[in-house]
Amino acid sequence: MTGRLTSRLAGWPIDPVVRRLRSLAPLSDTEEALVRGLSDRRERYAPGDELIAEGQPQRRPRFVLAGWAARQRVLPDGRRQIFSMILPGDSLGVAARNAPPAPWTVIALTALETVDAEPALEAAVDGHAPGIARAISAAALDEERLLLDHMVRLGQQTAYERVAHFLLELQRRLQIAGLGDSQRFPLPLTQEILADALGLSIVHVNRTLQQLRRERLIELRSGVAILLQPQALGDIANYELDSSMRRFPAAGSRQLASKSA
Amino acid sequence: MTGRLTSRLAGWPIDPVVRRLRSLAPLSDTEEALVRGLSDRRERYAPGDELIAEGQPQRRPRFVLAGWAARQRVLPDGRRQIFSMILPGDSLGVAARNAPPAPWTVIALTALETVDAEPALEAAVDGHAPGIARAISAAALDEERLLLDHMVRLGQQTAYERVAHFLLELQRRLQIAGLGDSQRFPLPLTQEILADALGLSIVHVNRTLQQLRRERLIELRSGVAILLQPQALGDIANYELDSSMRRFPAAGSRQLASKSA
DNA sequence: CGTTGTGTTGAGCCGAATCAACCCCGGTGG
DNA sequence: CCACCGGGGTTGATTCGGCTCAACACAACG
Repeated sequence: MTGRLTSRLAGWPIDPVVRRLRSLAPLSDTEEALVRGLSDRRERYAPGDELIAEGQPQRRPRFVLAGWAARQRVLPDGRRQIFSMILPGDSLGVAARNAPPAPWTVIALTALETVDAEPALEAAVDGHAPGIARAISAAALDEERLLLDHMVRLGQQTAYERVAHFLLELQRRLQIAGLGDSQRFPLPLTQEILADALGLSIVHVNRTLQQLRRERLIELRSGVAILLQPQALGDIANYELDSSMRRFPAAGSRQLASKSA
Repeated sequence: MTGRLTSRLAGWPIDPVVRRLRSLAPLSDTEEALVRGLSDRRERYAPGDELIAEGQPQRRPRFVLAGWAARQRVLPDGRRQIFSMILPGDSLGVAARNAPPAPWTVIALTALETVDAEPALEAAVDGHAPGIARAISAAALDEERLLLDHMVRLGQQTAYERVAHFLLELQRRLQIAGLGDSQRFPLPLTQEILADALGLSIVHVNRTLQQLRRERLIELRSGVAILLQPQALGDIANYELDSSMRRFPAAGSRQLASKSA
């Protein structure tokens, strides 16, 4: 129901960015046009490429148009912790205005495409685009909230809870970006990536996913995840579902359990 | 060697704040005087008091003069994760300028005293106090770094590593604030608090501390912690020691092992 | 058609949680 | 003065969630 006219040709690749910003703060038409007009310094990365290297000075701010990345740190002995997933629509290095070298690395998990965000940021700080300014600062708060959520997962939750919680978070974020719906979304992650994000071993991630599948809570096939019972997953993981999701899937959760799509 | 004249009567209680800010960015004399002049809206809290309640709108920014607090979240079933320790010299609710309700709680761990930081913040945003502005923004980055460090502890490190790493972090932060030296610092935390911060059970925290004591790496007595071998702890925990600490304690680490103070 | 990366499965082990006492100490009130 | 109490710390016994090691299946790819 939002952005009906702008959806087709206007600028498909930028769409996740617009959707994300609009979920954080209302944008005026000119602000939206400004964002849609971004196309400078487009960059492509392959899986494994480093977008921001630990200890390196930051580069200019960018928006992710497509593909997934991860913010992470690797210990001397090879262990790594993934701090957060960076999805289409997310910004990168926006706080970089001051920016000493970052104590973390950003690495592309899939093929990835970004665009320079500088023009939009500039308009925001100049006061020409207050909506964008509000969205950017809301994005920073949102990012911190996600970080704290992740910390709760790592510190307090069981493997079963962690995986459920993480999948619910990805579903919500991707739906906002316009990828996937209230149940289905792309999940281009290996179990190794999941393991390093969730602080588990690969083997245990595998077994936990299987348990969730056995119990008909999720389905995973070729890079697509389906949350068969979001309500049940939310209960398991203490995840607060959107009001929009609390109604429908909950009512039909019993029937949905068996075969689907 | 810093702030020799100002140390005694000028404003003892504010000293940790000045030291912290100066560790983040140089302050001019007038800026330092501005901070030292803060004394409005002093507030006192008892252990267990909530300074910021989850879901509540933020209050005005403050500096912690004395005492410890923790940023945390509590799950419906009672599990809690402590995200970070808030020490003398730290600021509270500075990002609150925008501020939707916080997705976390700040709770006093000890008797605590704070002061209104608004006058300093105001001067910073007005451009009258660029040093303070730099320090505040550096503080935000520092806070994020600590958060990520904590996430690595929770996701990747063993109990033994976690405790060692955490103690080293506290030592460094407290030394900056002017509390404690390169080995000794106040540690007014129960093992339950440590457990909730480190994602461990109370019993296991107890056993891990005992192991560190048995191995003559630390001493704990009546609220005071002593790092007998910072270098060895740093090696255990992959903690990057200050250059200042890498020399002395390392050279004498063998002798220091036995009796001390 | 081997090779490599990813997923799957079983066996066994281990780090950390749980359960349950018990100690010590500083109140506190009879 | 002492009995009582509660919070924090300590210890042992036991359980269990998750890890390690190892093998194998499968698909994509050069």
